[in-house]
Amino acid sequence: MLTLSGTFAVVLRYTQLEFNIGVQMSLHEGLKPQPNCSNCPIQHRAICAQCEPDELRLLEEIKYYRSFEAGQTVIWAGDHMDFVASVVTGVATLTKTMEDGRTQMVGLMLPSDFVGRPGRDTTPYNVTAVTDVLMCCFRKKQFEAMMIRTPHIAHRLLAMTLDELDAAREWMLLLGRKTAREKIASLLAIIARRDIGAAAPRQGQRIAFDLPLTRAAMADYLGLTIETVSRQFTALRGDGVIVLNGLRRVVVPNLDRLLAEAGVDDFTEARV
Amino acid sequence: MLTLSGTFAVVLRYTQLEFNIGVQMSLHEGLKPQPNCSNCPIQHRAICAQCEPDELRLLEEIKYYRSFEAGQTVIWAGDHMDFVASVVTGVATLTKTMEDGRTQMVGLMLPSDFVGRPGRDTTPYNVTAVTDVLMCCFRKKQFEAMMIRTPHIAHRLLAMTLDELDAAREWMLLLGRKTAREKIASLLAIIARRDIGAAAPRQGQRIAFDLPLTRAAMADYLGLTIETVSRQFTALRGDGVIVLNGLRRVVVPNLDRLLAEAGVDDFTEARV
DNA sequence: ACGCCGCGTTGATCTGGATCAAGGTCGCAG
DNA sequence: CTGCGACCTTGATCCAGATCAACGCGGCGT
Repeated sequence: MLTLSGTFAVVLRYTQLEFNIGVQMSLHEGLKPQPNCSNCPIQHRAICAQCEPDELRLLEEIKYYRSFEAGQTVIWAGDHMDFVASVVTGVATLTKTMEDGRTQMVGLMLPSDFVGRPGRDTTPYNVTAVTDVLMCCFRKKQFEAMMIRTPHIAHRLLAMTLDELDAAREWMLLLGRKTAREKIASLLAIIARRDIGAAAPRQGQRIAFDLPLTRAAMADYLGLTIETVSRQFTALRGDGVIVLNGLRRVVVPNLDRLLAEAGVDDFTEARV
Repeated sequence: MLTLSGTFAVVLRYTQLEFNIGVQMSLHEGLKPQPNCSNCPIQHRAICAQCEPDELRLLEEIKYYRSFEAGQTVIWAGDHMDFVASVVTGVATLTKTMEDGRTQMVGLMLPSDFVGRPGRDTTPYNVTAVTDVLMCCFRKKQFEAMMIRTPHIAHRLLAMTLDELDAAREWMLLLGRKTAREKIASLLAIIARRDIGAAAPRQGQRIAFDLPLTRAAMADYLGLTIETVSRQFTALRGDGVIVLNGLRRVVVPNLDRLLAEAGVDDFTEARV
């Protein structure tokens, strides 16, 4: 089935829905098939998190799923975008590219993050699936109408946008003022923080996680070249700040050490 | 009167209001004294822009003005912030600072921009007045209550926050991937765009404006040192891209040339 | 008038990260 | 098995921008 889905975006018909979601969930989360919101993995953090049951039913009626394969472009900068969506599973990126090809990642979208902008019909950045991605989509028109009627959605979107703005500003400090080593350490701290989730970090905590990004994607995130990313990984490994199992598996023996290397004094800063 | 206001924040009493606003307005905008919203210079772009007359009356009741002198800190990162505010006149900055003193500007607040975040009681960045600044303030509690009752405010805040997020992402491309020369040219384009306002730029347009920032502030904006900023100004002047009259006055003989130097293909990108 | 201070410029030198150039490893198709 | 392509690492060299240092200018307080 996965091989059948081809290279291009596949809008799932309802008849395909349960099966496809089953596939996606087992790939990414090991969850059961579920075309309804009540057992959605992101229901408590997504745009719909604060909706009342009746609001949720309205949303459920107009939602549809789309899946994207790793590497696939969801939408190009400047293109018409007639939907908004929540990332359900997988990782997507927002990137900006200059005419000569220099590119900068400007958003890393993880499960529950919201893609798209009500009130505008073109995107100013490329949206790309980094891993296989499942998105919960709403036609923009319908979503905008919902927003006016259900203040909980507008309110939640405001809170999420403000959080993203704070994260973007933290990211600006990283891009403008941090060294390559601090950038890598900061990125690892951000990913580590996501893996810990809400759990309060303990002194000298040990953490392990898989990198969802290639070296090239990390370079685009951090405003570096892949060579520099690679060298800094080697250096951090040599200094015992991290242990690498294969290319993607990272073990952080001492979180405090990593945070010190990142030039971060407050772990809660490290939001994606 | 100005000299009487001292080094610290002055909360204007209503009796002082008319006179102080008169002073501020004449300094920055040459407008008449005006303690009411109906002839406020930012009424069409600020947080209150979409309010109905009755909503505006409610806002007017709870608003108060504060003025800050150039160089004065409005609030420090981490401090308790019990108000939100619109910049009425002047320029303020948001900056982040690392322990060792490296600092990065993360926001440039111009008239009509909104400072503060409903639903959070500490700021993650320093807010500083760059010029003399007049702010239209609301107690956070009261403002949050208003937001729930008057959807126009929440709606406007969402739109403004989304715009700021887009601007932050444009800024991230600048910080991560642009050369020093492109950074300076981009900054000039941003300021030029603000001065043009809504007017559509014409081919090869000539533009002149005053820089609201010192070399140091520009360096913090762009992730550079002051020496590099200075050298790039000299270089752009030498190449005829700009003409400098004194330190602050900039003339751009050909806007298209400047935009080309900025590595910007779409002038509308250049939002602050 | 004087000296000081904030701000900006310019020159000399250094260096972190980019660039250019090989290779290495792994998975997969033929 | 072999070859190929995607991804990563490592080395050599270069250079844009940082750093260190000196100086110019104008406003302001004494």
